Amino acid sequence: MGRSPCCEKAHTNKGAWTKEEDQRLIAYIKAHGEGCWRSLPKAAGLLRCGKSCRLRWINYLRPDLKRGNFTEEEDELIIKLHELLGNKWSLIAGRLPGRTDNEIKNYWNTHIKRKLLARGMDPHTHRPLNAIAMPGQPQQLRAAHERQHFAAAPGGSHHHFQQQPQQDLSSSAEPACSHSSEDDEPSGSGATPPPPPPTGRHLGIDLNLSISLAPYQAEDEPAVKQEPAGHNAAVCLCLNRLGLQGAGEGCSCGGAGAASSSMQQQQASTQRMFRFIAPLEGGQ
DNA sequence: AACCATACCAACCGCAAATAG
DNA sequence: GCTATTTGCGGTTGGTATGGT
Repeated sequence: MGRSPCCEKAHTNKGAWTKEEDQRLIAYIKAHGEGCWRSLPKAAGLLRCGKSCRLRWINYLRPDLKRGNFTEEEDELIIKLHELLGNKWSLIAGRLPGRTDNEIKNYWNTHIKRKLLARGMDPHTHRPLNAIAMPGQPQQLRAAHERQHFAAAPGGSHHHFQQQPQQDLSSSAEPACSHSSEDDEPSGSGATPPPPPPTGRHLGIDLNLSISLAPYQAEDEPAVKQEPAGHNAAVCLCLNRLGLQGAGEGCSCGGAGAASSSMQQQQASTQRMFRFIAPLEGGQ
């Protein structure tokens, strides 16, 4: 299908944004809110294409951006999320409040990749570099273990695993093709086939996975104190149907998904959701 | 001080999904 | 149901900063 260019390239600025442009964009969005990026530049008096404005706002100007160095907890969460989701930067960013997909992507490529390599882990597969397809590796076992939890009927195990009742389990049609993350490995010869992605498709339920730092509280502990992330931090795995990106809806984990769009919230109301909370190993 | 290599990150590009008409 | 348009995402690039020689 033919596509018109996103903007009149001849009449748009490119490259770094000036302070004045930033101010114009901020002022416009403050006054009118986000949306309709296509017409925003003209309305705001900017010689930029809408795409560029959107990117600038999302990645740099948004008031809720955290900026600054990533914490150790964030590092570990990103690694965990990447292991489970692959290069789904927007999904990963959705679980890290104040971080953008672009930021996380850059951080992954510049820091975490190296960090994993230093640990002897393949940053793509999250498997040990020197033991390709060794089925007994702890990391792999752990991942497989987690995936089994997703596949298992809810309610089992020592973890919190809550099932929230809801209607409409049958409406989601299965896409013909599976997702094509570059992390997907062909079932290599001699190697143990990689476990299926944690989408729950084999259950007949099209599941999506989201994950976030959440204050973890053991079942018997009083619900009072919240340790800083890292000690009692837990991973909240909110399994939900594809299309529901922000797991904060319907989940009290308080992750960034709570700030998701109204559309997603609407979806949440009609989608099955499980909660899975498990303490991170080693205090991660 | 000058040069080079590397690291970092903002921004761009192209594609695909979602939405509108 | 089809086509056009808009939005969002992931990969990549290019400019700047920093460190080493």
